[in-house]
Amino acid sequence: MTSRRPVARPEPARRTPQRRAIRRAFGAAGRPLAPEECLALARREVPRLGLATVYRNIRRLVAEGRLRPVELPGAPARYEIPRADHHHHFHCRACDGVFEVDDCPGGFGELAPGGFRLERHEVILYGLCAGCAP
Amino acid sequence: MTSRRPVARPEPARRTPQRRAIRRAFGAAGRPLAPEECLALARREVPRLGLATVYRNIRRLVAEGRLRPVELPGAPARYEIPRADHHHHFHCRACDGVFEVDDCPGGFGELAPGGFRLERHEVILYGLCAGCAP
DNA sequence: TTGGATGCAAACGCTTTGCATAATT
DNA sequence: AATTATGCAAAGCGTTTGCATCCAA
Repeated sequence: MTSRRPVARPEPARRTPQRRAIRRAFGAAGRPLAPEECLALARREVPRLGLATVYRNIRRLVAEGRLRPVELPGAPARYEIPRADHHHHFHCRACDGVFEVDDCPGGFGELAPGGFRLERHEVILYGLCAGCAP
Repeated sequence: MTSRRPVARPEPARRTPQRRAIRRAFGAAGRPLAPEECLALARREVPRLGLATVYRNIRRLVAEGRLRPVELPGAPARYEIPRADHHHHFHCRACDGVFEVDDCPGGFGELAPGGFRLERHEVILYGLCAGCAP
């Protein structure tokens, strides 16, 4: 049996200008955004927007499945609009930007030690993005 | 030309009981430790040990190449004694423990988008460790 | 003796929370 | 009108730093 969407739908969210601006920011960026980045973008629509509101809305959007956390080792989490396909990320050490990487080498199943139950994996590539590479 | 060790050797470190206890903690654990975990272990030898001292020594040990940071997405960094071989980590979502994974699937070279310079990669497996799996 | 190392507490950056006010339904 | 959402400020958490004291060399 295939359930439609395993996504939790907490409660009908109210429609506020700040929520709209926050969602738009992620849509317009087209790449994972840190909360502060989102705040800067969304403030172009709602100048009085507060950081706490951004965090609250991000949390809710994640719970609703409308946003996905991109957690990076040693760096604050970013968030992106979920894509259908399985993919990973590239973290540029120069500009600190995060970019999507389309493929996945796979073959993680045999890596986990015996008795371990592997549920998911994360791959992060590091180096210089096209804009920062010499 | 193969340099002996690209590891920076800042300055000769003083020999203090706290430094000794901290290093011993990592040696005894045999797995990546969070600073707080290290503090708890090392306090068995040096009860008055302070957390700031643990952080300072970890930083120095990392700079000396005697300790390696294991940075995990969304979780505070752990530290481990460096191993010769390339390996990755498994993060148990139940006990929050971090375990070493011997192999690496490789094949990350072709993943990076065109123009990107790939320097290194990180793989983190998630699930349940042998002790927590049912 | 003396400069580096320690312990404590205060400061910091990122995230969450408390609370009075504002806005949506 | 009833609540939920917001903004601001304060609190939390992990980490770093300032500073007086202590200790290894």
